Amino acid sequence: MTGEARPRRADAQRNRERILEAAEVVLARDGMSASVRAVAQEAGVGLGTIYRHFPTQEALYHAVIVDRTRRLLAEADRPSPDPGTGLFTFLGRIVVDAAQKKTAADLLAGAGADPKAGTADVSRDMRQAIERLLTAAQEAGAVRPDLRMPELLALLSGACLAAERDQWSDGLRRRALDVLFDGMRPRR
Amino acid sequence: MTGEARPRRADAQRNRERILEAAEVVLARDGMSASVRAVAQEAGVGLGTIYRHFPTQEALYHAVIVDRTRRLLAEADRPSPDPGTGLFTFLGRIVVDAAQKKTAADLLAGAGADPKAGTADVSRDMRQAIERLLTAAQEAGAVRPDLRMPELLALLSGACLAAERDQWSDGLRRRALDVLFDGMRPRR
DNA sequence: TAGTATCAGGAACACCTGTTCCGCTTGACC
DNA sequence: GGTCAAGCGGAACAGGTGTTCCTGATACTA
Repeated sequence: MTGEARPRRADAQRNRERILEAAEVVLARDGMSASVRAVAQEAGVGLGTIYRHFPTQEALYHAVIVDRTRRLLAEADRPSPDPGTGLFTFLGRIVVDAAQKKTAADLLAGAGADPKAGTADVSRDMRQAIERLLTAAQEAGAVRPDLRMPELLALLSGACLAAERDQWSDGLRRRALDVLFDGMRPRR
Repeated sequence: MTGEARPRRADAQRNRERILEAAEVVLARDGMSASVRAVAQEAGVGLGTIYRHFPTQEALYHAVIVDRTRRLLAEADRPSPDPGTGLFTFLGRIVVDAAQKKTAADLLAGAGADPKAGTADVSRDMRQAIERLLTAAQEAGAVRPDLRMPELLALLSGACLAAERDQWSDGLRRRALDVLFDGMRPRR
């Protein structure tokens, strides 16, 4: 849509990055209800500075989420021994991310993305990546063929929400996902 | 702890019930972030009236949750064809409740209850009811023997949170829980 | 019916939030 | 070094929240 923005002053560019880093820290601590003031303090910056770089709180937080999601999406294409573990490894990785930073769950919300959200693009990319892995795993016979995206996303975002809220330990996550993924495998 | 309170004036008792009913409606609509003012308006009552009956917002909402949970717990003892469906029917009932009213998920939070919460009692009762059904189902061979309470509660509260946030349809809930419960069954 | 403790209503208070605005500072260019 | 748009900080604003408090109404009792 918009081409490359005009070059910014050096200090402005530096501040923009500091704000994004601070927002990531604060979001991981306080979740999506984190306040703009908390971000400003963490970044050591005034409120006006934040609003110079991001028109609104939502825009700032969306920018952070988009950043994180792009990093996560890069892992979807990593080679794996077989399509089954490819899918389950990636799903597990998403839940880990949700527990650490408290932003992942919102990407999977609902059947379709809300049109107004600034995360629609990465949200779609994320769903497409999952769908690709799901199809491959099903074709390999590693996942039951009647499992569709809606229920997969529903269960996945549930796991993300719970892991985020209750801060699942590594062991708990392993045991819970073991059960969940087992339900996704074909009946024998 | 406290014995029966002294008798209240008739209008006061009536108002207390109206407030509880209104709070249940508002909580189902707005979730745990509902405002006291919204409850007052729904009940057709002043703010002071609410604070006369409940010392704090948290106390009021806890009272509502305790009410709902007691009703839910009554269903745990309903007879069922076999221990397996007994467990799964009750778990499904909890998720339905979470989607309708937006309060159920908090009951299952964390491994143990927070000591300060006013819902500690029903929260414990709920966990005990689930544990009883789980043990019975495992003894009947309907549920894998290595499934423990922490991961069951973790997965259940995840389903509640997602059903609550994304308003799962009946069909989606059926398909999602079908997968989840299948993972809880013994490997064949 | 009169008296009184109980109760209701809602303005007021204190605090938090996102956002705007404006005087001051500073980096970039000639 | 001088100029000035770009950028910065934070007070101020508007709106929301939970809670308190005080005036006036009301249900019970004698």
